[in-house]
Amino acid sequence: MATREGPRPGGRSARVQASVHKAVQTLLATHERTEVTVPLIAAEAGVTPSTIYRRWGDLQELLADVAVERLRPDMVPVDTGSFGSDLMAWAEQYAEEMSSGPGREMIRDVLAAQDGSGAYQCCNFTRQQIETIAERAEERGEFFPDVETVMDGVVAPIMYRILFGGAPDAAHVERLVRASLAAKPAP
Amino acid sequence: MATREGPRPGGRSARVQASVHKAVQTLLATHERTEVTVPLIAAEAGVTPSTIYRRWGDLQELLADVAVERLRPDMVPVDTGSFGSDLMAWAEQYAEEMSSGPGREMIRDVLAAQDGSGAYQCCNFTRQQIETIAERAEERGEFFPDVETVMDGVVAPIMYRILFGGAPDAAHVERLVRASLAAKPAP
DNA sequence: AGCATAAAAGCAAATTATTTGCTTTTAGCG
DNA sequence: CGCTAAAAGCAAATAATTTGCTTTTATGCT
Repeated sequence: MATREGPRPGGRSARVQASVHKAVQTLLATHERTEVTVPLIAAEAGVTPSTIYRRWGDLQELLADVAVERLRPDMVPVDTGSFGSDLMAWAEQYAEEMSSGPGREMIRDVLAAQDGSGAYQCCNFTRQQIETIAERAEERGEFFPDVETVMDGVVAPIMYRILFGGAPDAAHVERLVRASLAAKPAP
Repeated sequence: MATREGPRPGGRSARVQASVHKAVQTLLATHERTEVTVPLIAAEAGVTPSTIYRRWGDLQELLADVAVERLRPDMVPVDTGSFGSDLMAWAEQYAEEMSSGPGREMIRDVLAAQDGSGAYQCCNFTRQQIETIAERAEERGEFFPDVETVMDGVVAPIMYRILFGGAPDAAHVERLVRASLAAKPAP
């Protein structure tokens, strides 16, 4: 009896996943959201709809899966010399990317899925970025606020406003960053 | 030519809306989420599916519409004598309600809808609750932080953690409230 | 009050999406 | 080099959604 655990890289399973993901991205870029259906994605990817339904369950799970991949950071936060300016630069870029049309749609897709693991992953992507900035600060011997303080003080307000109200402006982001820098080192 | 603007209270339109909303709530309480379909809601409400599709567009918009109604606060925040304890009591209840299974589902429904107005409304419900607490503080002659400071410092972190990670615990909420109370009166 | 009108609901056929049972392909294993 | 289990294809069956047309109904006007 041959027992396996997960799909191996390069196998058929991985190829289907790749072509479906690519098809979704292509279609999202060229069509209205409501026009992007499972049968359309299947045709674009060269697979049958039942393959998609069996692997992902429904359109929302697939969209969430694709969105998580696209939200994965592809760069290390820039090193500007200090925790404060690193965080400021990162937060400005984060706010801008997430406020954009595509950014908002990806967040929506992730949150709309039944499976909450995508949202958790995205949160961790962000946390890791901040941890990177924090580790550099530590190496420099700087004082810097706790990562969770930054999540609460900078990330959460940016995301809350993108999701529930108008996008935060640059001045607002700046204020959030400054306030979290002022947090006491050890509460 | 008879010209009208919107549906009048008590008209047929309002009755259909009421029975559909009620049907959705009944079904959400008794069925798995994926089992709640437009045809099922229509049958429960005693209307035809096409009525629902024409009025709401799709299931998600309808669920969002119902969720917004359910998220509308039905009580004024309790008056405990000071801004700090009012806010603490309110935040604890808010975190608990929103972290619950039904609370999380309602938020998800609101955010998943294409029409972003539901999220905006929910944000305003919350803002109004905090404004009520702030107005009472003003009448007492207390100092208190700006409402937007509370939105950023208390509401946003609670909501962010509910949406993206584990629900915040009571100690965390308490810390958030204390921190926002310490904010300087005029930045 | 009674008629005219526009908005909304019902109905049913057409279309589209989803599910499912069964067959075929494929990658990895001995 | 065949065996096996997982995944994909195929196609029929089911379910959801859309749509054109008819009917109902609340309201404004005379």
